[in-house]
Amino acid sequence: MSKRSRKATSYDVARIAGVSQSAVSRVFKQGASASESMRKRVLEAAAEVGYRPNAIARGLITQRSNMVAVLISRMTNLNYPEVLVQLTQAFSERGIRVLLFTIERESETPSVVEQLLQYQVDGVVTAATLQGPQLELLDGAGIPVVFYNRSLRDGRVSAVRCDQEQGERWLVGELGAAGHQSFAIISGPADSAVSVERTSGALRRLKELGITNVPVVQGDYSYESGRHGFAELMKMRARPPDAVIAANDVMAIGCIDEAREAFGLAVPVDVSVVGFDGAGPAAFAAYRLTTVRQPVERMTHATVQMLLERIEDPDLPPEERVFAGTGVPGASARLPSPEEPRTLP
Amino acid sequence: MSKRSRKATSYDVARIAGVSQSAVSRVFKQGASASESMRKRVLEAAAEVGYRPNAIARGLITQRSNMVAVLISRMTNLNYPEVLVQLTQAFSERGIRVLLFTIERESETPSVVEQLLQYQVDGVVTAATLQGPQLELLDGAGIPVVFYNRSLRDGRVSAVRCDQEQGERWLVGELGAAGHQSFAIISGPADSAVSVERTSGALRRLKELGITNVPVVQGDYSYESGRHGFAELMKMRARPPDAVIAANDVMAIGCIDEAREAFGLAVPVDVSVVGFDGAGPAAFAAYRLTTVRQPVERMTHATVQMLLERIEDPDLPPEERVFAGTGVPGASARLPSPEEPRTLP
DNA sequence: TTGAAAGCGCTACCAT
DNA sequence: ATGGTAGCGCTTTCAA
Repeated sequence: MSKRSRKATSYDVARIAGVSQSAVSRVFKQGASASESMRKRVLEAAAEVGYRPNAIARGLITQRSNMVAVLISRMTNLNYPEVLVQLTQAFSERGIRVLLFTIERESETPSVVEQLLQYQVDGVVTAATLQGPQLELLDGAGIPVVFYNRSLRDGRVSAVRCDQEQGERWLVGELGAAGHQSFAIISGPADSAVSVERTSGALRRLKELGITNVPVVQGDYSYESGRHGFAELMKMRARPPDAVIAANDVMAIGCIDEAREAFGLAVPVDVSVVGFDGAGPAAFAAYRLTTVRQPVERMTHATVQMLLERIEDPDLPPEERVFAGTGVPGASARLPSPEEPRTLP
Repeated sequence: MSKRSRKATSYDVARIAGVSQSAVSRVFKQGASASESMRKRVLEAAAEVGYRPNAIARGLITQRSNMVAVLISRMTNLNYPEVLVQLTQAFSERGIRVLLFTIERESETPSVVEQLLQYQVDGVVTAATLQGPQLELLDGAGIPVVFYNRSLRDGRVSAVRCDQEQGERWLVGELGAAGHQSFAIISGPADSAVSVERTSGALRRLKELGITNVPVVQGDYSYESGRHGFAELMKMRARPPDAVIAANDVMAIGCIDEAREAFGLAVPVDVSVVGFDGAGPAAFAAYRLTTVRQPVERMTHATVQMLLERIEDPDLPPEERVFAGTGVPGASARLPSPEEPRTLP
């Protein structure tokens, strides 16, 4: 008894229930008009043949796929599955499915956008960089886009992000107040918007404190690049810097390991190290990172809400929601006031 | 000049190019017959109006959505980003899109399956547990399923997995050879297939070595549960066990931290700790876990290939591909022979 | 409340 | 090689 038979359609159900096909459609729609008796017969017939509405066909006629695209790039300092899982769940609760796209090389972007356009997604969340032409394509198609943790200079597109600059300002401020004099930075990839903001935020605050001439070595968000970065810094100077500012937690951890293992330095006694993100490994006892935690849950919820609003009403103007991070004193840096984690002002 | 106008269809293109609609369709199909001159005119017209084939409509007629569902549960000890990103990329290279579903509570499973059925996915990869009824639903719909790192006892469904038992056998074997006498286990969640295999694999090997009466405390794959697990173990015995076997790396790390911080024990001098997974944090210098690395890349590629084969030919019998892990000696356990990582026999 | 009929945008088959 | 035509499975008027 092969079940390989074609899937049951609304016509099959209609025939069995002895009603019209449109009646079946109505029964499976939210607030449609259908008598109790008919609804019952239809549902029975449907159960009998294992009928289930075809979302693809529905999308064709309603012009709504109920799918959104989520774009991530590996270089995205995706602070973990967290973001992806939470986005997916939040969308799922609102009856929206997530189509996942990864962008490995910048050159793939156009084809990815092409793909999601072909799949008629209702909206896009991107944690990867999108260039002008691609944005215009989406805009032209009337597909709302929300940037996650990145924003366009001209604010012409909606975005949800953590205030990277503010976070770095807090870190640098605390380090400065604790008397650190010489600083160094391990940045993320040059094409990472997040890294650029963090790095420049730190540099700006340092400048305000009268500290310039801060060496910056580039990493790629990986543990190894954190280790390598610190080694590089040690080649540049006779003595280690008082403080190293890493563009994310994983590199901060690599940096600490290199300082300890390769150079026999104690953290934070000989050198302070700070990171950014505040998830997972930051709390490992061997590191207890001084860092800034992103409010991931609030951010993902805002993202979903913002996108859904714009799917409902495409004329809503772009909006940018910036979330403050939480300063985590940790124990990888000498700070003036060891306190509880606190929301940044 | 509002671009909010409806999207261009193949009819629009046909009109402009002065050809039939079916001609347009053919031009956008792989190996279809079309003269150079026509192809050129059509492509020009298409570019002019920004035409792009509607994948949804195509799916409706071809009965192929070119989408597969990927199911993950948060409790899945997925070496997450890795697996998900690699799966997505591998599918993407084959022209397949990934629809992502998360299963948080077991009770959500039926509705998730219902969803992916409605979306007419061509196949399913699941890293979450699927119960019998759901499997039958998928089977009845002719949708192939590949399990990732879990398998059904009766082998009636395709699966790709790492040989958890073999990995644990290696770990236990090495620990035994190095003279460890008393053991303890920190398992994962009871409903995690991976944890069950790892735990029972370790226990079996221990039994072979004549070691029974091994305390098992349950964790949830998290760092905190690793710490808590070790504390629990210390409550049960006067002395720490010679070796603790954690069901994953993150718990092993928590375990090490607790041993060091709360009990002043040295690892691996006072207590050996081993994990499983071999990704990311396992290599942090503060831990250098003795663990087993899963060949994630080979596994994800096998998964994609196996699923695609079954989408092409639904009559292919279920197949199970089991990959050997790589033993990573690390430095969190006293081993008889400190060597390079090596593929397990 | 219910049914008939007209598409949504595409592919596939059949003639030409 | 090209065009006409018939659907894929559904929602949505519009009458009855």
